[in-house]
Amino acid sequence: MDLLIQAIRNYIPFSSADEATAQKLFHRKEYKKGGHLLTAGETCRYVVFIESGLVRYYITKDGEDQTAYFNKEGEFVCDYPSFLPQKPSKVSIQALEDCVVWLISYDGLQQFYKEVEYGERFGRLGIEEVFVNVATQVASIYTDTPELRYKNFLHNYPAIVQRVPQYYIASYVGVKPQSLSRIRKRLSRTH
Amino acid sequence: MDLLIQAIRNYIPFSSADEATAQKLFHRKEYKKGGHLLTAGETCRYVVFIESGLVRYYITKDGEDQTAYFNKEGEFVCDYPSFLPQKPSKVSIQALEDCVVWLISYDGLQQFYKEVEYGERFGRLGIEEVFVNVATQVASIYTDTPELRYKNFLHNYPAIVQRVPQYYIASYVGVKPQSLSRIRKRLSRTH
DNA sequence: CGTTCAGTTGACTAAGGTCAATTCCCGTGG
DNA sequence: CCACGGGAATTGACCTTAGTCAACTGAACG
Repeated sequence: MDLLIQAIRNYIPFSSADEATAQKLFHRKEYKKGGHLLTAGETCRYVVFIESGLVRYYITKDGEDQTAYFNKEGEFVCDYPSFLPQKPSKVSIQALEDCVVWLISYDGLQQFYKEVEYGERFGRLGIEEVFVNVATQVASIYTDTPELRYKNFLHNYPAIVQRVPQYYIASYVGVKPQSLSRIRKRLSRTH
Repeated sequence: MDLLIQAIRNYIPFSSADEATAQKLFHRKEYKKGGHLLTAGETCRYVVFIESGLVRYYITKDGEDQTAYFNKEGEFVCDYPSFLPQKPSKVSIQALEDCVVWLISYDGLQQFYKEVEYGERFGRLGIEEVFVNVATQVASIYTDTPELRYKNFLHNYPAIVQRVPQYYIASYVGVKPQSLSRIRKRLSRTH
């Protein structure tokens, strides 16, 4: 739980009374590699803090996966479009490694907002940060070629590159595994 | 200002004292068609509520525009990735029609959060909503073909279709104007 | 009437998708 | 220790679709 408290303290002042509240509202859980934190069709009931491990957040369309994000230890993950209005999710979240996580339920989070002095601010700052990431993502998909997106991925997430199969990276970049393979070939030749 | 107050009341209880606070913190401004609310390179200093008119939010890359969103009367618009951390923006926001807007500055918004009872909640709910839109956008760009994106645009924003030139829609869909023209041709033939 | 600019159309190119075969890697079991 | 099996990654041949360059049409406006 230390890593979680520390993550919260990155955003707001957090007293020991607040810590007790967090102790009460967050629950520890483990997932095996390959297990699902959320399956499309379910309603996303928790915001998840990843203490250790790695997950991917993916959209299924016509029977195929599109991995939209990766999240690793020290980060929060959640399908907000399902969680916030508490309606069924269109996406899935899967553990790519064994994971230890801390869950807070929707109601628990509302309670957190009330009981923790800067709780509302935490909620706002947290979502603001996620938002900026997503907005950056949109800009990148719009304006960058797959090749550039792959190079940026290597540059921005060197830690993750080593930890996930290439076909997940391909879908993150927005191409088929075959095409990513060709892009890699082009890059290795030109440079 | 009525439309603004009404928009806020969609999110939170809003007393007449709060209305006075809003009166103090929001400033009216007008933009001519073609004018810029924000130019790439500037820091986005305001959250803008559109009382009337229509704007586009676009990214410039290699000298070309990519329109990522449209916003119309009754909606808020802002480049959060610039506004929240108060650093230079990579995007521009342009009036596509004459606009009447209400501005609130970064400091003004912090004050709003403090002085308005449910201010923090308003900030959180507001950004949550924008966030869900952007997340939907990401999913769509990842998984939908340009043709489907165009059909969805027609379906989701029938009001806007009539009000903007086709080449802005093309860039929103993610293709060149020539390609959108061909997509339209395909669609008119098949159906 | 001519200028301008959005929109369309044509010919050709480039790049990713598709289908299929092959190679590589790694772990398992004989 | 080696052979095998299975999934990941690569490669090849061909297809589809958007990009590019350029010409042309059409409507708006002075």
